[in-house]
Amino acid sequence: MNNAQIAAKFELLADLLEFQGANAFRVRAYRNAARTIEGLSQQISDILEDESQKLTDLDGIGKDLAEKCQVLVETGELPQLDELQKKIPQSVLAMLRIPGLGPKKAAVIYNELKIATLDELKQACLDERIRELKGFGAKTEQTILNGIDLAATAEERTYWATADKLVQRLRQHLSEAKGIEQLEIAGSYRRGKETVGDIDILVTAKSPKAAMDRLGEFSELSEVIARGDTKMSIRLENNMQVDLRVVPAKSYGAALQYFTGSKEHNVKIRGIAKQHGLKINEYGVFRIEDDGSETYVAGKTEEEVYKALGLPCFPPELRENRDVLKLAEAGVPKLITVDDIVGDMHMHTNATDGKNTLEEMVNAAIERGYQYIAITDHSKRVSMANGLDSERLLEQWKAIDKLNKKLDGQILILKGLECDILEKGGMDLPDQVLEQGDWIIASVHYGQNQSKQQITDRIVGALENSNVCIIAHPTGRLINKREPYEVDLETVFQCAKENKKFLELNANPMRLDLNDVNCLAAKERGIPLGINSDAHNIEGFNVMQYGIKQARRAGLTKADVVNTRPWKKIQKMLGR
DNA sequence: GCCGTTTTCGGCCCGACTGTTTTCAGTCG
Repeated sequence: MNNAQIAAKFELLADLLEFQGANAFRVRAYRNAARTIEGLSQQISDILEDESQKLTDLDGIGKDLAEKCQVLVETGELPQLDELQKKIPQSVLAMLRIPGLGPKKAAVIYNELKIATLDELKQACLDERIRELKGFGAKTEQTILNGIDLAATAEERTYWATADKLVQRLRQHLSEAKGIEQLEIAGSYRRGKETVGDIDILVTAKSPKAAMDRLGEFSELSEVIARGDTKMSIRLENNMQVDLRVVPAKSYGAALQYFTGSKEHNVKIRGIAKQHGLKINEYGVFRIEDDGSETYVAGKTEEEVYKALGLPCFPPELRENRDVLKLAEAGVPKLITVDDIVGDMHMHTNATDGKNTLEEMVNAAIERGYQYIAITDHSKRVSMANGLDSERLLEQWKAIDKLNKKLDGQILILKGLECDILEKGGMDLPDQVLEQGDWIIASVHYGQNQSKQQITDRIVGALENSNVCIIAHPTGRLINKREPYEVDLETVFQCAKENKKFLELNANPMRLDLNDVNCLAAKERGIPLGINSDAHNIEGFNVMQYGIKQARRAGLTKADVVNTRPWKKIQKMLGR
């Protein structure tokens, strides 16, 4: 059992305990442990075998959880978890994903009305039966109803980052199969969508049987749904479906093109083929002869498939619902890559809710070869994160000055802050303090339920503040968890443009905010975007790749992004 | 359930908002 699987078991246990009304700190202990385990660079099973190491030395792992890890590694099961799962149908956990519905209220609904699925819950809301329950009312009922669809899609879609880790394990596993010649993952995973439904694997193989046998041996498999001569479908323990298709070499490119999609992209491609007297499907590109017969024209590679249609081979990230002819005419842009990024300008330290010290973050950034980073801890309004007041902030900035001197140009540390935009408008810390910093980020964390006008006014106010450089996660959405707040982005774009300010593409795989469509809109309006990790520990730097993926889907190039430039250039852009 | 320790148990991130109820529990960030 690998670390991701162990972490998933602990997360599930935490969910179930929470639903049962267990001690909140106990629940948190499981979640903390899950997070620790997921971030480990070493496998738990290896640590167990290594005499010189102890699991209890890990952050948040005590005697009890160390034992549970051992049981999981040895048996693949956890008796306590099995017990709980027998008592509580897993479907009720979906209720916890509805914003505004926590463990206590969900338990009341389950116990009083015997409701265990989202469908039943929806019906109960429509029948106005929820408002009858003690502690509930019409408004709560409406809140639940509004959140059900979000919770329902969350059940079906996995974060790209999570899918990516799974894909890497699958690739590793299949690389040991005999007889696989070519292998690629198609579908929304390949297009880099924010969330992925299922995994489509495409292979050419000397022996399809050997390839399928190998897939059937995957350690995370829970059942084989179907298996034929060319296609096999399995379900994994995490409920995700994986399809394996074996195609002949002369159709590999066509199949890859076809199964990568998107559906809309393929519809357009088929139309273009038709105009050329061609037909395209998953087997290849065919010319329709006068007598109605079909001649194979291309299909071995994607490049030759697109070429046969007179088109450039679009990067998968650009195959959403776009005007392909216009894109081809303008020339496919040279999309940004992770190597173009020279600095990270949004991160936290243990002064607030980060895990690592200032020095640790800086060293990790040096190791990554960044030219500069901005330390941007929370301001005091974010009390749960131990946000900084003026005094503590100025102290931190002093420490940064000192560290910069000591490092002597190895890296530049910018004095930053993620300053809250207050509910009533205005910044959380006074201008006399903010003006002493290098890089002030402004964020909305509270009052997300305000009206469109209120929220837009708050953000516009921040953009008009001369100390503010950039707005972080401008719509506040959390994928699968929370809808974006109401904000008039067009007004925000206008205001950012007029004040020469930037907007953020937050690389956290749960945020990726701005989304691809809004990133493109910002690009078209000439507003530079900062792609930042929002790291809360040194591992957090790694999420930059997800932000880049999203940027590529928006068609962004190096020139569209702030932190591909040296700090001096950025200062100039800000008019400083 | 973890952690640190006055080595046996109390604190753990805590303040504000919302919708309920009529003084507060639940939820969120």
